[in-house]
Amino acid sequence: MKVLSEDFFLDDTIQVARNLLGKYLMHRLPEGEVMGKIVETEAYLSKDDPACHASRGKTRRNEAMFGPPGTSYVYLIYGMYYCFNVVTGEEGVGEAVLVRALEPVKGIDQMRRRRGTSPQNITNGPGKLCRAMGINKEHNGKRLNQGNLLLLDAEEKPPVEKSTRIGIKAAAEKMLRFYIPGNPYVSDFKKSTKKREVFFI
DNA sequence: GGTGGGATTAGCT
DNA sequence: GCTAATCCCACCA
Repeated sequence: MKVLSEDFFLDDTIQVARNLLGKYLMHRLPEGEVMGKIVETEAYLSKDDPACHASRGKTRRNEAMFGPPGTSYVYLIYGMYYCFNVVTGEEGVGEAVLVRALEPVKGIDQMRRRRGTSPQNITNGPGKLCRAMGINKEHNGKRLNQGNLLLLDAEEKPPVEKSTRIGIKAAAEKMLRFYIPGNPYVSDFKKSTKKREVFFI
């Protein structure tokens, strides 16, 4: 499998959020490779998006968001979970895509050991997938086309639905969440989400 | 089936 | 001091 190039991430952030669905995230660990298919993402934009961490300028925490496209942005949330993002668009603009859910593909036993829960619940949320994949603050600011943590291309062009983003108060009405409909690893698969609209890539 | 609270840390006001 | 792009468990129906 081929790694996704910088050009893939240089595109419009909403397009990248859609295009990442069906692609693969892989981590090479001493215990072996872990890999998952991306089934849910959210876009965070530089304009009119107060929910975006970059919206109030560059700080030590968010400076990775202002790096070149294809850089990872990993941060700690609620004091105990990490969230994994990919920087998108032109360097210095401060946009990114949050990866919210994966379908486990490889190293499932290892992921289950790290999460200690049922197979269905090991990677179906942004904090969960970081725990399962062994992603932490050491990965913040690293390029995702080289090193141990990689984003890999895939032929698949899955159907896509969009909805409002999850867990935010600011700009809560924006339709910037994208997911593969019917995939059981989507984070709110069992719940209902308002304002759904179906479209296909 | 659904809801409410606690865990735990860094960054902001 | 308060809040956050979260998760899990206890409890109720």
